[in-house]
Amino acid sequence: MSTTRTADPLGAIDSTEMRILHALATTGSLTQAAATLGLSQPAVSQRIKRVETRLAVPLIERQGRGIRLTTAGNILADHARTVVAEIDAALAAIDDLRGERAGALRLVAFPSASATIVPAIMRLLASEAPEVSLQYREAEPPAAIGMLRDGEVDCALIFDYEGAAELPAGSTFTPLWRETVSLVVSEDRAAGLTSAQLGDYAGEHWIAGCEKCRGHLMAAAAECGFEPEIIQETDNVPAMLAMAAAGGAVSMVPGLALAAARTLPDDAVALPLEPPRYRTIGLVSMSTANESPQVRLCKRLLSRIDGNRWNLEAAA
Amino acid sequence: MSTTRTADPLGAIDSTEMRILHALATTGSLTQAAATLGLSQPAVSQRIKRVETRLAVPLIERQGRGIRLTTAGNILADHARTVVAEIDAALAAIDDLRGERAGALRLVAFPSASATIVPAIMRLLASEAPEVSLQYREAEPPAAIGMLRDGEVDCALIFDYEGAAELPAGSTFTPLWRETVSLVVSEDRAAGLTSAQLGDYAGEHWIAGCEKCRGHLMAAAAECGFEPEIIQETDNVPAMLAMAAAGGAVSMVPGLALAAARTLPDDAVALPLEPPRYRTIGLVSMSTANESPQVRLCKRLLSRIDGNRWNLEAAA
DNA sequence: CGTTTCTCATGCCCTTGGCTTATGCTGGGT
DNA sequence: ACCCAGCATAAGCCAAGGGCATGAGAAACG
Repeated sequence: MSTTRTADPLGAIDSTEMRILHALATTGSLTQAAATLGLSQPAVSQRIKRVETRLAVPLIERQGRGIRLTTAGNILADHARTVVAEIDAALAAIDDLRGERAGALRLVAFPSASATIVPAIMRLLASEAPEVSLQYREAEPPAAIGMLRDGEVDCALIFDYEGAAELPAGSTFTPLWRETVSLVVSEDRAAGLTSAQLGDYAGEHWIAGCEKCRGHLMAAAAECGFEPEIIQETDNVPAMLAMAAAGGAVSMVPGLALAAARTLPDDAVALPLEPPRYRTIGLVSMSTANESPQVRLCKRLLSRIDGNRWNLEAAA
Repeated sequence: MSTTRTADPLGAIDSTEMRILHALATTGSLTQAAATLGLSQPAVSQRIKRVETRLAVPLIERQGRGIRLTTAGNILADHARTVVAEIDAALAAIDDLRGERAGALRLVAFPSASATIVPAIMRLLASEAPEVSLQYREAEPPAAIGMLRDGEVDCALIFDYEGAAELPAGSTFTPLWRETVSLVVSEDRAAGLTSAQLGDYAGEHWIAGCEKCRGHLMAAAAECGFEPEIIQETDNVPAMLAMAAAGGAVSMVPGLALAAARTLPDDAVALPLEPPRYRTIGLVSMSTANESPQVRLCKRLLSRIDGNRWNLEAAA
């Protein structure tokens, strides 16, 4: 003996109506409930009436010059307490997120940032938004962008040589700093020079870094009319530097990687290129109408980092 | 450092939007969510967009040709699960109430109904709506109406002599049966008669029942031009009957009260009045636009009770 | 590598829900 | 018997919100 099921749960009852029921149960009066909710008394009156016809059940009865809830009204009001509380909890959670009082900043960055920029972010995060946790992962730019695309991180700190980065649709690149690339050679090869022209080392053996860096090296060499003989590929900057110091090969190393290594081996020298070559460091994030709190926070933190200590100059 | 608090929780987020969030988390697609909710895809799209601007937080991001929820979106979706469940539970509870599969029928009736009509209601309730419990209280009509007015019961079964019942505003009286009033006298006083005229007993001592019945007796006697000498007032029908049987006094007793007593004492006789006097039995309930499930149920049960066994005739 | 297909975004129009103000009505309090 | 508090009703207005048609981007397919 099933009664006519309420057709569409969507329109059956509304959170506003739940709030009204709750207010009615609390105040016991249409007028006061209306005042509580910032509505006019007729608004509440009509609203309840409509719910009553929708549910085909009376919710309030007049009692004296006031009203009281019927059994059905009390049932709804009971549930309304939970509903209202849950919605408010949700709003509070969102508010906390937006106010950077909760949540996690999921960040991916490239290796040489791990020892420089990322620790700086951590420090700032601890003071600026101590209740936001940092979930950090390290990856080279292409993989980092993939993680961003797949929603595994909120933003990706990448580097890029000549605007060659392939960004996924719907993402935004925010340039942060520009750094110069140096040539690291053994002391004797430097011969007291304070800068280097790439072509001078055309005949040397080369050590290449990650894939992007290798690509940059190849492109740079091609511009100078030679094809470098790459004898080693490694992400390991200290190893690269040690090899260069040993004189077995030369390497093209961005400033940040040098900074990450803290000190050069005694017998190695970093020579700025002449003409200089630049690497851009920036943040990639998904572009949404309202910037997500995490991205906003990340950008704010980054904007407060002074890149000078790693010889980074602010980007345009 | 509190961010701009969301102004009005009322308009901040809506149960429909919670449903949408939930559907999005479940299906992972605007199109499927829309289908689930019986909406068009643009409707869902726009709605989410509006919530995003209201909360100033992105909730979804495009991923490939689909979408995914952001952190904020997931937070809301989590809470949405609870909200949706609670609202559906509320609707189900209302539906059960309306479908008479839950709740309680709070009834008050007058004493002589307690042994007659009310047990019949109980039996019918057990077969018709076994999941509805009966909360029964006994009270004379005036008190019963007070309880109804105060919302302590859903409906009140009362009797009434001459439409003299004072109903509270907003209540409805539904007449059910009409019964005759008899004079109970000792066998020797009856002298073999099969009916009685009130005036014949003007000089007797009288026993009056409850206040309403006493009022009726006074009114009836006044019509016959005498004022009865009332020596006893009691609600206790067997006692009244026993006293009448003993010959100490006569009593005016409605049929239902006689039926409630099951049998008359051997030496007492019940004489129908000539001309007959009637008492009406009916149900009082609060009048609401949609009749409450409890009242509806009660009326349905009462309509299925055959009053003949207590010499009740159906009311107009 | 183009083409198809799936999915989401946008613009337009229309409906109606829902709020406000003004006013009537009823029950209590004095 | 009066007045006041509280709810109901009426009229009117605005915009939220939905559908349809269409555009645009990304994946899948040949």
